[in-house]
Amino acid sequence: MAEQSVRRGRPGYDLESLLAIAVKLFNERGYDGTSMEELSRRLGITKSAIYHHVTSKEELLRLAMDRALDGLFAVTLEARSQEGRAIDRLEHVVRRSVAVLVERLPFVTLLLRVRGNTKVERAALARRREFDQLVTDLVKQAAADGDLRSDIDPSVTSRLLFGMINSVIEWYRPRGDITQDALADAVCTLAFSGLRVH
Amino acid sequence: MAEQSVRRGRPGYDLESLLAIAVKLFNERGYDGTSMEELSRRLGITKSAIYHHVTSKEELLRLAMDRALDGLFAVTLEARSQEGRAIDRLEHVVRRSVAVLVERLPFVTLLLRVRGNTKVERAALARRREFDQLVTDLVKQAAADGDLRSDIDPSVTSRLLFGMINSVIEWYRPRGDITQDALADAVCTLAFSGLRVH
DNA sequence: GCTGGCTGACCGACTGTTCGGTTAAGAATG
DNA sequence: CATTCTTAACCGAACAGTCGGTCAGCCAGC
Repeated sequence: MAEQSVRRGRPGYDLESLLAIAVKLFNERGYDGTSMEELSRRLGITKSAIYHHVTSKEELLRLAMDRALDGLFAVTLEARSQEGRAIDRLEHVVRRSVAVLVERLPFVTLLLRVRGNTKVERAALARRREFDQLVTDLVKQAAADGDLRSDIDPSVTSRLLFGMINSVIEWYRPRGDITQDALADAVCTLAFSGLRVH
Repeated sequence: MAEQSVRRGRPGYDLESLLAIAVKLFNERGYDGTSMEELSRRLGITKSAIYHHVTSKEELLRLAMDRALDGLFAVTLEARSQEGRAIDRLEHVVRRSVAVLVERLPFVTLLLRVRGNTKVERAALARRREFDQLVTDLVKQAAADGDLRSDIDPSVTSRLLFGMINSVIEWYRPRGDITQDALADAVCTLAFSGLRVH
């Protein structure tokens, strides 16, 4: 596991460590609300030094969102190559999505808040829509199988379902006492069985 | 119901009509991502004309968020003065919250996206937290009554529940074929009974 | 003629970005 | 060992453009 290659050159930030701090700040203040000046202060280096690692502010955003999108797309690839009932595959997608959300929390957070102001943002939104489509298809299939209630429109169901999942970024912090598995269990229980005692 | 007082002076925008367009643009581009110049272009008047109606950009934000918060707080006041089992009062809060979300969609949307960069934003976040607390208390009470499942932490439950509700702002548009009541039904069914067929 | 809405020119501060030069480390050379 | 080379990160000053906001005065309708 020791991928500890010796760092050459002057010590300091590399792209990864810089990106981590940048994304954290973007999530605190919002992407548009964060200036490069402010970021440089947080990093403890000058504004111009940032441009040694990255060609523009927007590239920071792109890099971050790609990390989130790559994780989510790995889930869809998994789901597509899977067998079994749609409802079971749906539950698997939900569990894996929660995992990606938790493991790449800052990146996904940034992704979910993008408004589509620039080309980069619109491209990210387009990839997100692809993901949503897969989930909606699964919900439709499971409803057709008779495993999911058919009294609610599948697209409404999938939107509310992923609304619940995505809301995790607003409050979940890995440091806390809730493990990733416990969170996934809570989400699945609530989503599939509801919160009322029957 | 005719509150149609006669408009005097030169015809044009008043505060309300200006605010409506401003909030719409803020939601499209994000508050920080929208410049007063851009807003003036959308309004069809000059930048300085905006300052005839409002003292600052932030006041637009404050006015909008207050409209959302006032609606949500009316729900909590209702809930506090209500009798009956906690689970029934919780369902009522959920239904009324969906109603407020739909009726004041643009204002609530703006509220839910604020990051806390300024005093105005932090004050709004504080009021939001008060609202969340009421819901969490209701969930706790309902769990203590034995009406709600006790295998999930009440604060997690309430967060996921309102994550689902709040996600409505991301996709629901009143123009569509889903009525407000149908939406509230879908939310309550999904939240309380889950999406699996039993 | 008063009220309410608007214009156009302007300000200082801040924006993201560029550029030429510098500094600190490991690696190669003698 | 000391020297030079290479790599990688950084600084300071400046750029053109945009930001939110101001002010004195103009204009349309009851």
